[in-house]
Amino acid sequence: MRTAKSAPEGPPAAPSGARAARKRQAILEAAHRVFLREGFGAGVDLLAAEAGVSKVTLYNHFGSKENLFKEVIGRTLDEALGASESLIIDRLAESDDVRADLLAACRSWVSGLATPEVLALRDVIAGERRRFPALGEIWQERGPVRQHAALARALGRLDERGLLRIPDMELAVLQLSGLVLSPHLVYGSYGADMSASLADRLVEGGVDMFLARYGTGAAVPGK
Amino acid sequence: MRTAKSAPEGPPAAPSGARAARKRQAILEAAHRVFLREGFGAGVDLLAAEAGVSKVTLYNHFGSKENLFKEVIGRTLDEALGASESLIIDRLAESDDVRADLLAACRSWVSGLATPEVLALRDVIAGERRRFPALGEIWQERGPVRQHAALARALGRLDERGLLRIPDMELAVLQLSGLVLSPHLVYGSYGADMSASLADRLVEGGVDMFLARYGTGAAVPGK
DNA sequence: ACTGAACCGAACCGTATAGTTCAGTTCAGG
DNA sequence: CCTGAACTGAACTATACGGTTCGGTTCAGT
Repeated sequence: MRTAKSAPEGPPAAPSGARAARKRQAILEAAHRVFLREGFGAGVDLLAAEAGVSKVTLYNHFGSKENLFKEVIGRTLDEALGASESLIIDRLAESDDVRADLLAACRSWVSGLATPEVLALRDVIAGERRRFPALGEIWQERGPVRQHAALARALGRLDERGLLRIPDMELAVLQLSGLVLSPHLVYGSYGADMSASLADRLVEGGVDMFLARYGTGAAVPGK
Repeated sequence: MRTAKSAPEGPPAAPSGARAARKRQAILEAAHRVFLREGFGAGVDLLAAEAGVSKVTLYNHFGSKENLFKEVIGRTLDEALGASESLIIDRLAESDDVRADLLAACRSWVSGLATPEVLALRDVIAGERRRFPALGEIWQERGPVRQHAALARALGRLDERGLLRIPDMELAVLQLSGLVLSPHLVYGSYGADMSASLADRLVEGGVDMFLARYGTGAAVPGK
């Protein structure tokens, strides 16, 4: 009898064990695919079928469709931002060739986020924000906020080292993001994707514009 | 008997007359409010109630919820973009003080689009794009595409007149948009709105960055 | 003042979906 | 190898929504 004991059963505890771990993983992978393909409107029956799992099992593990979606958001963002986050941004901070490393960081940043999958997920979340505010909060926290913090840290370090001069860091971060990334987010939301050529011109042109404004003479070694 | 005559009744013709015009207007105004507040998920019953109109009347006028929403999108964008479109952009083309007029154009542009209502509508459309692609197309066509065309025309004219030098117009338009407008669209999608101070720094900083890159000596008269 | 278009409201239809229940089956750890 | 936790599938509840139908009422143009 499971409903015994006493009252306070908050989260009824997800199943444990080897089999449960496999099922859980299968559900998460299927949900990743299905949510990206169909949006949050995808039915729970479909999610369960795609995972090769019964609906009951799905509910035993995640409790609700919303919870499952939250997990998927977190995983997707970690995957999309992991590369540029620690790898590139931290390397940028101690760079000796700011232009080259800033270009690399921005390329990685854009290629991680400006994919049809991530853009579609972003739109789904934006559209569902009114009904499920928690989704938007998770996205914001594990996405833009984290990324901007990392970028601000790296740029601040470059300022300290005299390679850049940035009087208004909040503004500078938004500007860099606006120059190299935002066009993808804003104009990729309507299905019309961007040519690779234009994407590249955005990164190069944006970085040059950024350095023309905030660079010091010391920013490029060979020049 | 209305279903008589012969076959080809495509759009069954909206009601006409004085009363019908009033009702139609009431429906559009209510739908504007409700869709902005509740998103496309708002029930037709609610829309009709808010308009002080029966559901049947609503369907007689617009045929479907989707059609009604399309009308609302068009009206909202015309209202949001009308000011900056013809008024400012055309004035910018023949400007003698590019910095001042570009600042004015951008301020008008941002203040028209970066309102909670327009941002919310944008999110709703983005989220519903999978189910109703026509909504996204209307938004894109009557919004960004039109606006970018006007901006490109004005900047092209300034190039002709020797006040700017813009080798890649497509890139330049995206950059200006990215600098002054995109941060609102991208980071306003999560409820966290932007301080007036930051919005102003974005416009001023963005225009200066833009002119530093594309301006010629002739761009500012007094200098 | 009359006539028909336009309107009302309430019931109705069909469909879709989140989440639950349950009786019976599979699996894994002790 | 055996016991109970975890899983299955299918039926079930409850709800919500888009759109239609219908009998009866209001209004506006002639």
